[in-house]
Amino acid sequence: MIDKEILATIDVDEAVPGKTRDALRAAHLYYMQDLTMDAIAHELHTSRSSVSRLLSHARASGLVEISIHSPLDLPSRIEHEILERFEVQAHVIPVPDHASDVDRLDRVALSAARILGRFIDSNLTVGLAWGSTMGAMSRHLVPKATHNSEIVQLNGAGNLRTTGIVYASELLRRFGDAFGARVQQFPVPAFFDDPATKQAFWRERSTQRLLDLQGRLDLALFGIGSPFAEVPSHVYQGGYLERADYEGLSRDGAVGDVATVFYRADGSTDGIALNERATGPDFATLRRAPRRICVVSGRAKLAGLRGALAAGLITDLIVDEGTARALVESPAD
Amino acid sequence: MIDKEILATIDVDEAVPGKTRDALRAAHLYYMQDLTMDAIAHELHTSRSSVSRLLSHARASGLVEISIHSPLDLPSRIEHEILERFEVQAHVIPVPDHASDVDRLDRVALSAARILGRFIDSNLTVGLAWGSTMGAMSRHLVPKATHNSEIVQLNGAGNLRTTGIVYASELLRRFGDAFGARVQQFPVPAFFDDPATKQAFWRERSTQRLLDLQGRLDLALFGIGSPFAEVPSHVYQGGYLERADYEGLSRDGAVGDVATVFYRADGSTDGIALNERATGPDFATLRRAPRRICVVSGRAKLAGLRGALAAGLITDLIVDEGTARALVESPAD
DNA sequence: TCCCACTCTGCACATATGTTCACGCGGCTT
DNA sequence: AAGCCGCGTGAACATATGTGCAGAGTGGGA
Repeated sequence: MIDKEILATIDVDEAVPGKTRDALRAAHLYYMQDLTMDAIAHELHTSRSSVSRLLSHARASGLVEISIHSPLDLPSRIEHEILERFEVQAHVIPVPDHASDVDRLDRVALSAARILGRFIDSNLTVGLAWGSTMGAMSRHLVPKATHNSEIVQLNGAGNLRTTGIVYASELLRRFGDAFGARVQQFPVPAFFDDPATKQAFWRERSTQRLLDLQGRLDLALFGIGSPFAEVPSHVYQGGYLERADYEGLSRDGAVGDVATVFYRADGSTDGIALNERATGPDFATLRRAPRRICVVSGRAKLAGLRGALAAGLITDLIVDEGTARALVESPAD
Repeated sequence: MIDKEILATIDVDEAVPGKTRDALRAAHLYYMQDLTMDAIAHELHTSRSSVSRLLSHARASGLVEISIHSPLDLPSRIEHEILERFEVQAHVIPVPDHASDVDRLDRVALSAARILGRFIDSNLTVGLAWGSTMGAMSRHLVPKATHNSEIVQLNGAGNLRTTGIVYASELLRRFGDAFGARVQQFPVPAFFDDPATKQAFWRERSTQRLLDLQGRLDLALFGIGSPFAEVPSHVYQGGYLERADYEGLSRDGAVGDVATVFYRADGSTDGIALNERATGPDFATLRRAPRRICVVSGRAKLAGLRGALAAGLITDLIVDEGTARALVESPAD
């Protein structure tokens, strides 16, 4: 029995490289030598269909990397302006203005997932927020082999699974798989009902360990929550917050949240009652991460984005074109 | 009249970015967001055909870069073995064994041209040999913007233009255009008839200037000449060498040449008479370049390649699979 | 040992992409 | 002003690529 299992394991370990080798060779022939798939099929003694599939595999598994370089003398005006005004490196994703919010999110997430590979590397501790944006990204990650990296969940989440929102554990797993990283779950709700419970929980040693990791991030990755957006298709729908909570947020002047921590337009968080029950790291902690990537899509999140910029939470911004334009067209900082 | 010319120039300079911007956007949409060309055409308010052309342009002009990464745990056995035995970083190009020599050369040259971008950078002085291999490469270069680089011709060449061999000046120009580099021609024949003429020429100040540059290369790029190969479709066909020259080479034990300088199987060059009349740099000079890339295709060049390796001329080798295999299968160093 | 579940293959079809061609629009010359 | 390039366009066609499907092979479990 044990032998069988070992054999099976070996079998897989041997079989995969075989496929990978073929995929690699097919990729060379296709992308470097411009052969047609038909010709490659002939060289590999297989069918054209299989070559098509091999190439898909090669792309999906990161064997083939496609990158786009703007000529340095033509660096998108918008990205440049964002850098000037906010000291943030922007990646603007072209999306037509008439696209629906869902399309927009998907397209930004797809591009973001592909850009992400540039930031992830070995020996990194990566903090990951939980939300619809991260969920969408998780579906499109391009694998990249790293060693000794770790993905740390930044904020809690329930187990609901509404449209487009993925279990936190599933989300973590996808990121972990894609980068060969260990995964640190944070099994708490998004918001505690009672601040005292949170306090108590925070004193647990297992929680301490996680908080400690959160304090030593190399990279943080998060979206922006906008509680008052027209289409609040996120955490706020899941029944996490009640009418009274919204009213409280409104009264406190909150314009958005990062990993369940809310802030005002000027980036301040003090005195926002709900934060006492939130599970994400406070901003001082978050800002310790040297690189902090924010993915935003949709004008509805503009106010939230402005606040996060004011709070100095962001070092790299991935954003759709319309929102970027709106950001830059505002009167002043 | 002058005004018109200036206007025309400005016109071009303005027009090209417009196209480049579109190409860039199309590339984003296609390669990052996986839109179909049809959809892109719609977003760009143009026809699908034009999008197809824009994307071709984006690829050909280096806006889009496609690279292939072997998983680090699976680095082609052959490349690894070459690194072990010859201390040379190899790039093995897969080519089926039954391919004709012409195919093989083309495919190696195509791949080599695409790999070359990784080596070329700003502020480099690049030495370039002249021959059929370099000619084939010159047809497939992917542009890359650099500043303050310089391409220096390593060896002279006549003006003939046999099949597949390009004027030296044309070849230089293509490399120069592709990388935005200045070009230093070396207007001499491949071989002088009389060593004394060479000596005299070498004392000219203009020649001195060029030799000086050759002594300070950052990068050298060359193929291998094999005078006794079955298909000597190179310099040797152009009437540069006479029967007596071949006999002399044979007597002296030459197995190949790099930039018109001949060497024996052990890499030595001393006492090979023809070298007195050759125009390329001696090997001590060539070896001063910290990086020396050699492009080889075809088993016929195997002996020549071995000699060049023995002479320590090569730091990076781009070679077709069959030849690489033959190289490694030899009994010992 | 047999059978099920799984994966992989190649065929045939549906799409997507590349290329040819005829046309129309400036810009330049005469 | 007329006429002649040279370039860029989109329609139509020719190829190349992606995918659903049914069958073959394989390993694991009863």
